[in-house]
Amino acid sequence: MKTIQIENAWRGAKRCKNCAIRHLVLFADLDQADFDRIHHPIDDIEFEPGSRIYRQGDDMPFVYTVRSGLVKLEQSRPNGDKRIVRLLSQGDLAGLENLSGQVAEHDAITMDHVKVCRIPRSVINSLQRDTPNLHNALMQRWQKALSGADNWITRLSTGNAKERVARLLLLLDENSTDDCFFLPTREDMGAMLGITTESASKATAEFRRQQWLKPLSQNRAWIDTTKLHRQFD
Amino acid sequence: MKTIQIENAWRGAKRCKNCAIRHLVLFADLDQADFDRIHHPIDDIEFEPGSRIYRQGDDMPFVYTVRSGLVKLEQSRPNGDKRIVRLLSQGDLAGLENLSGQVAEHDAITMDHVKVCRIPRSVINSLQRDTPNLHNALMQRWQKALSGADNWITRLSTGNAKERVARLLLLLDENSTDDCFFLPTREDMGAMLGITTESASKATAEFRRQQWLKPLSQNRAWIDTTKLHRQFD
DNA sequence: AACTGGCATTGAAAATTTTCAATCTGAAAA
DNA sequence: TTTTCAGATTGAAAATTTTCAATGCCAGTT
Repeated sequence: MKTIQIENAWRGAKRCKNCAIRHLVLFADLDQADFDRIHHPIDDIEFEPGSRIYRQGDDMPFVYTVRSGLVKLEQSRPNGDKRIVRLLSQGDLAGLENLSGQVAEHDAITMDHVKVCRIPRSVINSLQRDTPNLHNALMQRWQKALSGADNWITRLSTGNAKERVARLLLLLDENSTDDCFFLPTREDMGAMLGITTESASKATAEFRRQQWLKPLSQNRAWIDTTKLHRQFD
Repeated sequence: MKTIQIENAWRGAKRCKNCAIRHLVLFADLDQADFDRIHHPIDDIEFEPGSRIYRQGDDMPFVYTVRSGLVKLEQSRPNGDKRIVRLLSQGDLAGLENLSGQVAEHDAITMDHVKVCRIPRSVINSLQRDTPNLHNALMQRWQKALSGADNWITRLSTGNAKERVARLLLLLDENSTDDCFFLPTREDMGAMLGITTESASKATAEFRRQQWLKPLSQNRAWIDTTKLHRQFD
């Protein structure tokens, strides 16, 4: 895990104003005066694939904005196996529950190379008092997280294995800015869809044989959205 | 559908202060001055079982506090079948998405006799400016909804049919104040668990034969939580 | 170039779930 | 009380999924 923290440069969040994805992040609507109120460091952190950003049960005084890459939120069942309940990508907020004082409800684990901004809870809380825009932004995030969760249930946990895999691929494709997208391991697919690794593999292999899915280099892939849609949605 | 709206009596939300479940609802921490700021009617509405409170796609300027009864939130798939993504009970807020200006993402349908308070969005918005406590209350609701959704995925959409039914019964039991709880139709169980009506029925019948589940009068039932837990959790 | 380790894929049998058609049951209506 | 009917249950065959064991396939090292 690489941690890039140049505290002086960041003190007061001076560079948030120039953030390349500012329009996507929580602080999109803050003005100069708001930024001047930030007196705690906002760290820019990079993670390698498979790193854990935080752990279920942790009491973390931070939320994280995903700047790039894919993050999975997974919960462990008492019997030990894991279910992935959501994926976060650019602009999403991880650790929302920390804002209302709860401990983390998931393990947050990076799927590929990930950059995040780590924002202290105190920054949010103090800004909250004075900037109504932040409230709206936060509400949007909650709302987005919630509708993501509902979607997960209706689209990814419903129907037979092939349908689920197809909808997952379509979802990954939609959320990609690129024309290709990150293809998870079969194990992760299974954990997202509530099916076994092998079932995920069988469906994936079948799609590849049908030429509806073309794996490219390095965990990336392309799909024929029209054909997949026609078959499974 | 019965609508009880005595607008004079309610104008200004005078009675919210004396609400029997005030400690559970959004307005728990408001003070006299806050209540005086409410200038739109908050209606008290009762629904019979199977009523639709609002419909997916509706643009509703309201949120609803559930005062009693059970409400299901369901989403339709393009192919027409429905998946229940969440249950709401006493103290929960329905239609949260309306607050951030989205149209309703679900059908909200009552499962038994339900009482709700219908709160205009404008009330929330205007209070929001002046009462930080409302913010916290709202954040708690978002958080609760979200963790409910995650739970739904890990507990109710994972494992085989019997496990899922068992966990649903345990969940219904936990959320009941009573020592018995509302037992949904097998069709609704199926829609919650992502299994067929018949599979839900087979599991339910099996549990009854094992004496782990005892249906009482009128859609209500009792379970042996210890035994169900031991078998399935 | 050969080796290695981690995934992915495949196949076949076992287990589970769905499908579909028949009953069964209990509560409300006549 | 009898009728009626929607929902619940059941059974058996078909379909799907899991399980488990065996290869296959790279990408990165020796």
